[in-house]
Amino acid sequence: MVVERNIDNVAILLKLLGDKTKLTMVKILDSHDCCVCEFVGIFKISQPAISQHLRKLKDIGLVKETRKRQWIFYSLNKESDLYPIVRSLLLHIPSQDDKLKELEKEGLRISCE
Amino acid sequence: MVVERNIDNVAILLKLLGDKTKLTMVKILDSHDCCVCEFVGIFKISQPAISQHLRKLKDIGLVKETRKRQWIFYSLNKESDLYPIVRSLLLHIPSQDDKLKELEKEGLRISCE
DNA sequence: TTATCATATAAGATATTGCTTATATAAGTC
DNA sequence: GACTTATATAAGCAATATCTTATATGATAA
Repeated sequence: MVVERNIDNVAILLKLLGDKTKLTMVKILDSHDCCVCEFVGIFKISQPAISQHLRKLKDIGLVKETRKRQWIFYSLNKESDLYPIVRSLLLHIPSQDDKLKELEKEGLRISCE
Repeated sequence: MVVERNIDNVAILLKLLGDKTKLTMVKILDSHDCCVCEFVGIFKISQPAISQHLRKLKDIGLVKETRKRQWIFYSLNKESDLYPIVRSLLLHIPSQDDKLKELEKEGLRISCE
């Protein structure tokens, strides 16, 4: 689904980002690609809940997925018409890298080369 | 209520702006103060619905009200910690001034000096 | 091929949101 | 003071969002 930047679609975008989990995901994805199981390690919700959040972000074209071996990595879709809005939004949000650091400490970070 | 700019509060802000009516209101307020009855003229919902939208925007400190004679005018609160985010967001949204023009045509615009 | 790991989908419970109607409050007008 | 206009609040309903558990799919490993 390709989304253009009229006010209706911006409202749809903001409604999604108005969820703390999705907003944090997007902030993290802005600096690092992540796979589903990493998000499961970060957020205190079930794996299906994580998948459902990611699906909604994918449905509006904001994220895309790439399979690498057994993992599916999610990344921001920089081609999206919504991407510029998201970028300017994220500038106002403090880094969430501590959550990735924490994950790394627990040995749950997946690096896949 | 004063709201600071941690990720939780940004999520709360975006959840509110993720509603088309509130987002349009805020876009309009960014260029013109408006009273409740003008919004009633613009949106196809009841007066209490309008009041409820405005109350939520007021609760997070994003708008403020000023009584002028029998009307209560709403305006963006530029002192809010959230205001810079909102400004940068609104840059990505097309002007909604046509709605005010329409209102004026119907003789429903309130100018109060 | 069977077991395991990573992810997605389905179904159902619960919470939240935005609307409506009814009513209250507050200011302006006669 | 009574009536009208502008706005707010309350209560209830319908739609939506997010979570959970159960299950399906798809890739890897033995």
